[in-house]
Amino acid sequence: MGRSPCCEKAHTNKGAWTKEEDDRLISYIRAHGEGCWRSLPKAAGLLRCGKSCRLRWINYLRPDLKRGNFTEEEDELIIKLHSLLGNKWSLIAGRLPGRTDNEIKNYWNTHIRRKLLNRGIDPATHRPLNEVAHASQNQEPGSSPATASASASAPTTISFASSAKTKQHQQQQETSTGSGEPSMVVRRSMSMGVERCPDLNLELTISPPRHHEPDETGERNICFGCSLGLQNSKDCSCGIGSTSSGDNINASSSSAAYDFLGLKPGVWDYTSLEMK
DNA sequence: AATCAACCCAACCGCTCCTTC
DNA sequence: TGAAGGAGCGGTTGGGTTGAT
Repeated sequence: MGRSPCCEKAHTNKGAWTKEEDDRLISYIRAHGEGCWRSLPKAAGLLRCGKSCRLRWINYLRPDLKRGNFTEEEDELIIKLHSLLGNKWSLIAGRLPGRTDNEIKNYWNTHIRRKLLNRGIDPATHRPLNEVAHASQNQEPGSSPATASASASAPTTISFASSAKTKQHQQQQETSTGSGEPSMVVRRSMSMGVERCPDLNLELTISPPRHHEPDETGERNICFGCSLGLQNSKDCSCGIGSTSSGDNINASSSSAAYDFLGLKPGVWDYTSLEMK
């Protein structure tokens, strides 16, 4: 089909931004807000692509950006979030105030990857390197290592839980409906996740720990799918929404997944991963 | 002092997703 | 319902900086 370019490349500057360009962009956004990035450059008197302006603002000029080195706490948080979210840098950035997705992505590639490798952990799967090597040896012919590791790791599975760009739409949906129903976006994302990787057991790594043990009141806890209102989902593991729960991962294996991630049951509630 | 390699990070590119018409 | 446009995301690149030889 092809698309028209986002800007007229012949008349746009590229490369490093000058102080003057920065000042123009800052003063324009202060006066008018972010608005439409496509029309912003012209309105602001900048010979830049709208995308370039957006990136410059988001990654460098925004006043709420935190400057300086990452702290040890931020390091660990990034590692844990990456183990849950994969390369969803914008989602990870959403949990680190003042940090941008680009910044975190760069930091991951230059520091944390090495740090994990030094610890003997595969940065892609967050599993011990020797275990990853072993798994790739045992994989079925025809399946790629990436597929093999993805089937046991969260990065692929979590993608259905909240897509980066669904944040605002999700909020819009929820505020507009005002009901406890999951947003269309969430439902769509979930179904996509299942369709893309039908062999994935999505229950393995993303279910809140409290799902598996009945509480003292005898009240049944519900699975992640049901908590999202997907009572009839085939991924239901609590038995409320589906008739068969025996095929799903049991509590011990699920808690093992948490142990592997270094997450103490109850400490991490995935509902808290909702974007701010 | 010069050269080279490694590292860092801002910016670009191509793509997907969502909204609008 | 589908095409077009806009926004945003993730991967990659290229130039500047730093450290080693």
